[in-house]
Amino acid sequence: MRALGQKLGVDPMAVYRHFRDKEALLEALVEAALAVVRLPAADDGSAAERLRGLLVELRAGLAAHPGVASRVASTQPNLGPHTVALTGACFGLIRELGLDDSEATRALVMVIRYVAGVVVAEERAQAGGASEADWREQLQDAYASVSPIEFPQIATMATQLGQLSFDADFEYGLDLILEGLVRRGRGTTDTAQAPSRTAST
Amino acid sequence: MRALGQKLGVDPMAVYRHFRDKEALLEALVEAALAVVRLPAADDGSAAERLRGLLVELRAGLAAHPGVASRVASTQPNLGPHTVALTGACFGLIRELGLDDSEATRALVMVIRYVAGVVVAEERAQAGGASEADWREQLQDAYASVSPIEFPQIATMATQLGQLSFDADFEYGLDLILEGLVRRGRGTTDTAQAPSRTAST
DNA sequence: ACCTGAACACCGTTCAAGT
DNA sequence: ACCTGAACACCGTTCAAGT
Repeated sequence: MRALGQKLGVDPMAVYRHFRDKEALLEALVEAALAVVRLPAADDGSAAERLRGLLVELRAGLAAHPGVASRVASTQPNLGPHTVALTGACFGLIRELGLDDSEATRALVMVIRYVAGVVVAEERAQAGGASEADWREQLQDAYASVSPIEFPQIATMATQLGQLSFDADFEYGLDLILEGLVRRGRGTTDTAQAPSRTAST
Repeated sequence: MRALGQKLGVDPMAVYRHFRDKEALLEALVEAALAVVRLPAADDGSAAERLRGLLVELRAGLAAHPGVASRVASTQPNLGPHTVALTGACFGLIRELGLDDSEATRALVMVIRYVAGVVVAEERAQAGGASEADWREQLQDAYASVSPIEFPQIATMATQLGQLSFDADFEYGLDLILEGLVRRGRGTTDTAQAPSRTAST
């Protein structure tokens, strides 16, 4: 608040004339972050490709505004116009994959949580002004110093951590999830699913 | 700190005799959270089943200690014994699915981020002492009040939000991811993959 | 040498005093 | 009526003063 006031060159209390709370301010920031996400046009490829593009942009938008990602992850009940437009578009694309209303809703929540969760993790890794390279180096050193006799898996991982990158890691998981959604959508296109009641042990 | 001191009935500053920082204290809390996660025995079913059980327990452990999840999500370079044991076991199980060292490392990061990210989202949804039911009700009201003519997808979702639950949502995503990992593991068992160099547009 | 608690530098927010 | 800034209740942390 004080920092924001100084940055704007105004009295810190002037902020309270526009926002009731710090909470209200951050809710508005969510809208600002989502505003930059470009919704895909109908001719941007298959539904899966359009969904992928949307989520890649969502991650970039969230990363640009620290603190916003965790709010989006919990699907806060503050539905500004951009939130509504993005959520609707995302749901529509998942429906296009062939999932019914019920599963598409669950899939949407999952996908948003994954994207936002990754951004939260990336932000935490860079806490205190550390760069992505700093974080990876620290992690690699820590893994390399674990006893390879006691924990051979850790030693193996230490040799592989160099390949990690925020971008590649995110896209690996994103593609895994999208493949799963596509596969689930295929069999069930306009077919009413009988509720399979599996006995829980 | 002050609250912790009062809870323990000691001077708040006494904490600094055991931990250098609040940061150091929370790092120790990570270990405490992971300590309760039971590592699966070899006869607990298939590798996929054991991995699933481990991750279900991981979520429960993280949820029991608010604030710990985001640290685990970013795979902090503070490798206490429980962190090492759990990471090693998890990596071993993913390797058992048939993924090579390189992909298993990426898959491990992804899976941890998903589980921890979900917990972060759940914590945020319950911010300010709200229950899961409170959060869902708020969300449902917000969705139901959006114009169904302008945004039909939102209206459809509003009718489906009642089925959401932290547990079911988590397990839906978890199973989707595990299925993807199993499928990727099958084809590549002890087969060296040629690096497919796809031209980026 | 060890422990205590006053004190410091922050933070979000309130509210009375200025114009 | 509007805006300013002093003041309040917090927070993590330091550090000098006690034993």
